[in-house]
Formats: sequence, C-alpha cells, structure tokens
Amino acid sequence: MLKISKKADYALMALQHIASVQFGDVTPGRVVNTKEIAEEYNIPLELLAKVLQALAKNGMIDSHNGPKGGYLLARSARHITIAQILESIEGPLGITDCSHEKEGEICMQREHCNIRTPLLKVQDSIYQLLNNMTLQDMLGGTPLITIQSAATQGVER
Amino acid sequence: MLKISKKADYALMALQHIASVQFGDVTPGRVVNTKEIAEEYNIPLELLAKVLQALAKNGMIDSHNGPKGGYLLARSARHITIAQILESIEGPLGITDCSHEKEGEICMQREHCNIRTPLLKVQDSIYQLLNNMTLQDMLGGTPLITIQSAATQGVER
DNA sequence: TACATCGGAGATCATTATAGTCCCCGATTA
DNA sequence: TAATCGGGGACTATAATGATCTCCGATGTA
Repeated sequence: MLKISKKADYALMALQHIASVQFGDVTPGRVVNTKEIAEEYNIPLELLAKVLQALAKNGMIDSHNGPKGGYLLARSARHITIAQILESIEGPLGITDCSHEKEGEICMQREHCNIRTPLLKVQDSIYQLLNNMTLQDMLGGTPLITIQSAATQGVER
Repeated sequence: MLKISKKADYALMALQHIASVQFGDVTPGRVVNTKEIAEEYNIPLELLAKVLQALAKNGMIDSHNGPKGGYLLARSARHITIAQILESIEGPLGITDCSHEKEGEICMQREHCNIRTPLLKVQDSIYQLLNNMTLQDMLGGTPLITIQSAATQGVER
C-alpha cells in the first residue's frame, strides 16, 4: 500500500544522479543527458525522457537543447524537497479521494463521513515528512538522521 | 499521489462506526451488520462485505453468523492501529517495489540504485506514523494532537 | 425442523491507472 | 548542414481497482 509509481522512482534516481554529478568532485557543473541516466540505471529511455520533461516543467531542473545538451538542477539540492519531486510527477499528495475535490465532484460518503478529518491530519503529517527531506539528504551518508530530524520538524510546525 | 484505496477508506469508516456503536452510550455492545454500515455511508453492500471479511480474517473484528449476526471489534479500539487496518486491506506498506522483493524478483535498477536506502527510511517514518495512531484516536475530538504525538514517537523509536 | 437472516467465498466484469512505446518536431551547435 | 539533443502528442498493453453476481454454510428463532 501507499506505493509510489515507477515514474516517481525514476525521477528520484535521476535527480540524485544529476545532483551527484553536478556537485561531485569529478566533473562539477557537467550537464547530464537522458541517455546517460537511462543506461546507468536500466530505465527505459523514452519513459525517463517524459519524467525529466515533467521535472523541467515543474522547475526542478533546467533543460538545455542541442548537442551536449541535457539537464541541470534548477536550484541547490538542499532546496529541492522529496515532496516537490513526487508532486511534480504524481500530482498533489492526497491519501483520500476527497483531499482535492473539485467543483461538481461529490463524495457519496461525505454526508456521514466519519474519517475525513483524521485522515487529513495523517496526510498533513506525511506531507511534512516528505517536505522536510531534501535531495541533499538523499546524497549524503546519514540519511537516517536527516529523516528523523525532518519528521520531527514536520510535526513541530 | 500516495492514495489509499476506496476499500481501505470503507474499512476505516466501517471500523469507526462499529467502534462508536460498540463503545457508545446508546446501545453498547451491539453487533453491527454489513447492511447497516453500507446504508449509513452509501457504500456498495457487496464490496463492503468483502472488506469486512478481510478485516475479520486479519483479526481486526470478530464475525457472528446467523440472524442478528454481524461484527464486533476483536479488541479495544486503542489497540487497533491505522497501519493494521490499512495493511489488512491493501497488504504491507511499501512505497517502493523493492520494499518486499520475493525470491526470483530482481529490480532492474538494483545494481546501481541510489535511492533504496533513503526511501526505506521514509517508509519507516510513515509506518511509525500510521502505527502510532489508533482507531480510538479517530473516534475522539483531538485527532490532531494524537497524530502529532504519534509522529514524534515514531521518529524517536 | 423449516426458514429467513446473516457472513464466507469464488468468479466475473467494467473502468481506470500505470508502464512503456512510437513518431515527429524544433532547438542547438560543432 | 547534419548529427544531437529535448518537447510533445498519440498510442498500446497490462495491471489494479471498484463493483457485481451467484452460491454456500452457519445460526437463531418461530
């Protein structure tokens, strides 16, 4: 349950790769193209292309056309949160259907629904968790500590 | 993203209803049948039946056959966690495909996967969140406080 | 003991979401 | 000016979900 899509997985892998290249010691600032990532991680090229396009549209990365083109992080890895990445691919977080009801949509259970409020609180907590962990946290060697502090911060807000 | 299924929604509504009847002031201890819940919350009867059967199989509720039959909580509402309920319906929590890899299943990205470890930490945090909130917490009037403490506890473990 | 009422369970179907593919375009740069 | 890149639309296959139908066995009660 609560599984994220393959596309979201690919997005995280790709961003992690781009970040590690861009801020690594070997070739800092190098532009990374789709093919390189697809081959490195065994991701279908054209599917990854869609994912990266979505990330670019949502301002996570900047794209560069033409030969030697590719992608760069749009901002520092510490200012890109996991929540932002996932939402770029899968849309807004919503553990229930009624999280984002549009005009005209009516929940059949709404009249006597007894779980809406508590579920929205759970959703908030999960969001804080994801929004307080950044791409930077996925790069380093102490992910556990980082996540723990993130979770705590999320709750204390 | 991270949406739970309608079935899981129904399960939460049904258990909340059963708990409130069983421990309420009006008819404490009364057995609740499927039809009653389905009509109260506009849930398709036969789908709800499946959900309740699954909950019974997983030890969340006890079933009673025959006329005047129905369901009762198998234990107190404070010992039934949201995680247990959701897992009864949707299976184990796993935000990534590789969370529960069985023999013979191989992740194509495993060899160079750079996100597995941090994602499993995120998953743990979410699990703690869900496992520290109980059905009891969904009944009362202070769900926010309960969830917050749950999140904090989950992290501190 | 007959019967209406309940849950248990399997098969089936429609709809939607996901994963992946194919093709063509425009931008860029060597 | 040609090869290399991203942008984007259409498309297909497969799986998951939501829902329905049918039949069975258990059980309380008239």
